Amino acid sequence: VELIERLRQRGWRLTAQRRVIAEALSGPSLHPTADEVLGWARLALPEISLATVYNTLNELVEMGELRELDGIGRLRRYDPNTVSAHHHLVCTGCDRILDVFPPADFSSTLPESEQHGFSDLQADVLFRGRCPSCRES
Amino acid sequence: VELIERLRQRGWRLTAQRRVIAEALSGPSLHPTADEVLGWARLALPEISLATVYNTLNELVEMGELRELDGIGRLRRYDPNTVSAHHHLVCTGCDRILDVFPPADFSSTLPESEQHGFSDLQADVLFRGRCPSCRES
DNA sequence: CTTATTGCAAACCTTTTGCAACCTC
DNA sequence: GAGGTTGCAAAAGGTTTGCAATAAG
Repeated sequence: VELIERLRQRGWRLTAQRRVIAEALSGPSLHPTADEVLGWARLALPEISLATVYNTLNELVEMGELRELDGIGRLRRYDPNTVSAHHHLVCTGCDRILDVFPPADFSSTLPESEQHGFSDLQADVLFRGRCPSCRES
Repeated sequence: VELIERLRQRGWRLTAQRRVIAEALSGPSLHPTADEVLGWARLALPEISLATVYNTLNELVEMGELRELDGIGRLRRYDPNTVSAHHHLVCTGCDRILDVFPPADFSSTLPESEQHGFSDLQADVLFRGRCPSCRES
């Protein structure tokens, strides 16, 4: 797919394992754990190991092709969408994760007086709330 | 101190360990790891164990007297300030953490069209940037 | 006294790592 | 063929838990 194209152009050695992992990450709005990636990858390549999944995910993070998400449940999750700026909305009941696209750049909402001289400000926002189906039960 | 007062009023059994942990959490703008809490607690009570620190921190979190902070480095941190609404500014160079107090409630900045029917919205914001001393080096 | 809490050690989980075999280029 | 990559298994953290001993109310 598209991610794989970019990786090849970076001179990545393309193995079956890496292709399968990249494909597992290519769905829309995914935020999988390493274990979930392993599960999906195994559908296509049963011999793949968890160590390879971790190694590959870490390489993708270092390349900037994948974003680590912490603070949602206690497992680390990975966000393959590094293209469009977005934040996350998490249900406190069922841990469902949705991408949300705020109208403005959050990093500019921090007043100068609260910036403490920091530069290159970025903002990660985690919205928490109760989703419609969890509100019923 | 103040936290201990609240805990006593909740009918908490007040042991030396719990008092020492509560005191360790009573500084201004702290965001310690469990291990740091253990270190400070040991200054006053050398026999205290890490298991007790974890047990106590978890109880405080359940009571709502302590907030878990994930996503800053890879260790879980705890924020004793549950009183005044604030967010965090983290240096990407040295992991220093500062409290910041935005002017508005962030949870209201998510447009209705992006709320996906969620209710009781809350927002945790993590600002990342480069602090003045890290910019020099 | 009764019951909750502690400390120890072991168990647990997720993530990382060493290394021989293997595969891509 | 050379060197990066994989899988296995073990190690490495950080956090949780079972249980007997202890201490608070």
